[in-house]
Amino acid sequence: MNEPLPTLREEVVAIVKIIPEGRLMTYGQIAALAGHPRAARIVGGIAHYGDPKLPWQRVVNKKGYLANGYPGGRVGHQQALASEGIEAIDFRVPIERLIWWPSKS
DNA sequence: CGAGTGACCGCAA
DNA sequence: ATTGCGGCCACTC
Repeated sequence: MNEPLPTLREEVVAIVKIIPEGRLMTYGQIAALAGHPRAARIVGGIAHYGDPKLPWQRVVNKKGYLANGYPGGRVGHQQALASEGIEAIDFRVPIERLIWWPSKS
């Protein structure tokens, strides 16, 4: 069996799955960890077409603003974050202190 | 099968 | 400081 090449989708999905609760990551960051620093767009595409069971709610853009394409809109996203203890102010979260780096634990 | 879209990011002028 | 554009891969129709 040949080893399944770790595609961006597989890597992104794996990273999103390991994001601890109460922590946030940016699309560009996940894309960079997957080996494609300029493929932030693809992460968004995967989020839309990928597994809805993944904690995409912990994934936001680098500005800290919530995703407009999230099921339910930014409101649904904000409530999902609030459910994990993350306070979203005006559809924006203090990403600067909630950002999480897998290599830094 | 071909083409377009997608929840983004960074840089240039 | 702001605005506009390109770039990347995967998925769906």
